[in-house]
Amino acid sequence: MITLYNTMTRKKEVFQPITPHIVNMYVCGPTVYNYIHIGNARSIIAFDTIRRYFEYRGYKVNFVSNFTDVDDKMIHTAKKDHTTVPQLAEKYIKAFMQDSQAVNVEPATVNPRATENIPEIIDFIQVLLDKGYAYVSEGDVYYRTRKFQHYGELSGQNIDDLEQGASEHVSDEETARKEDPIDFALWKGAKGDEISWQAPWGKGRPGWHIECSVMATKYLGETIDIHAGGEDLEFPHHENEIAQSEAKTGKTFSNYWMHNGFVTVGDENEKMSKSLGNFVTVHDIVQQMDPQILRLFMATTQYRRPIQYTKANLAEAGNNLAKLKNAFTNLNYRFKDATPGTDPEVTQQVETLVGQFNQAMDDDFNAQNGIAVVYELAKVLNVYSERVNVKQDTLAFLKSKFTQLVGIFGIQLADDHLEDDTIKALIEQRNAARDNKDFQRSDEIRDQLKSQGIVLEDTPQGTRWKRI
RNA sequence: GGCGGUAUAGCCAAGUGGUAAGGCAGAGGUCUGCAAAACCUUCAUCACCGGUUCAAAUCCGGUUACCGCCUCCA
Repeated sequence: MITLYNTMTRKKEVFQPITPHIVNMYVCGPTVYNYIHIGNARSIIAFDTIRRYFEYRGYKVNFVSNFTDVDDKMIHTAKKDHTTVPQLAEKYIKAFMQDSQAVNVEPATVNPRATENIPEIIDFIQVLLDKGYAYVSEGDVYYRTRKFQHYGELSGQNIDDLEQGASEHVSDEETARKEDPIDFALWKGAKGDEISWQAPWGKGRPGWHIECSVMATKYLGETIDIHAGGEDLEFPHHENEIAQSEAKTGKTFSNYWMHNGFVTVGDENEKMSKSLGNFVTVHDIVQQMDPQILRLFMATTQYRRPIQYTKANLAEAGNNLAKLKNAFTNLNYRFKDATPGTDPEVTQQVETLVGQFNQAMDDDFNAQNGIAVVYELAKVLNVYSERVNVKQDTLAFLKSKFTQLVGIFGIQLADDHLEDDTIKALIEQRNAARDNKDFQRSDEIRDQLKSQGIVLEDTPQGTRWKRI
């Protein structure tokens, strides 16, 4: 039984899907005018981990995540870069896919784009106009926010308490076109020759919030199980999505709302964001380090908590990743001399740990407790790997469970086939030297290999080597 | 101003009434020719003040500090 924290009720609730064994979830994706940064990656990784856990627990997950490929920033950036909006979108969608792959994010079931759903968006807005929830003003279409009774329920906001312009991002000309400052754009009329589509009320493009309402309901139905995104989307984005969708369908838009915490940076623990300019892109970071370090770092913090992005914290994740890898390698080296059969007490030990893992993750995806169990399991692997006699079935069982659990956090442990004749020959030379107590020569060989990034380990089962 | 979040060891971080998980770093030890890896041992009374209780990091009241949202943002 999985429980999760529902932002709507501000409580942990037992997850009950609309259809048994199926999870329909929608995660708000990026506006593709730049490379994604670590903060975006956090959201992607958090919900990928959650998705993997659902799958591990036997659910089929329909995972929809959009690309916002037209909006003010897209238009502005395209102009600045002397390119077109579609070309800009193409470039960064491609980059998004590469970056996602680098941190081992499962592809979404569907990645719909705003520009590929314009007719649906127009139809959706038309319904809101027909129902009196929207109005046309100088080529724009706005949502009549006060008409929607439940506005503010998700974020706990009262319309009259909102301080207008507190975010310093409202434009005066736009406000002048609204009946009420709290109204938001469903459609923005085209200015000059900018990219636009023909709608019954004029040429223009969709507002930001409408696309998510349209695509979520189109691909997942009028009521979905989980709607997710960064906590900065809670207000107004998700609030507006609810207003639009529920005004249209008269049904609950999403049963559960999940929001991930931010990545913070610097001594001030300031939120990493594109507008503050304090971001590090995934595109850059994966060149500098093993992307799995970033993945482990993000995936093993509880998704609602903030993550402090520092070198030291990343280094710690690196050490932890090495620990997981070592345990896996140590285990793999024993298959050669294993004998048939099984050690039931080890199997039992593993089953107990798996039970603990499930219990931890069932509790609102408490990855921190989950990974603690995985470290316990790593210890079991290490201890077993040092036994004089090991059994084939137990090795295989340990390997499979370990792989499965780290896999939920998106960590893939390579089953390195370390076969290299040159290295093998050097190891033999070194062991010959050691037998002759010629330690100067043996250390020389070890140092030589080390300078090539190859580390030797002497064990009762012989000398092992690995790349670092 | 409104709404929300956070404060636990050098660092990261679990823990919603019963006497502080786990990890990193550090220290000591086992193993090793020496290493490496691994294993073992060791390392905190929980921002502050007051209250409730046999018992509080955990509940209540107050204080302080930091962070986020209030129609750009994951």
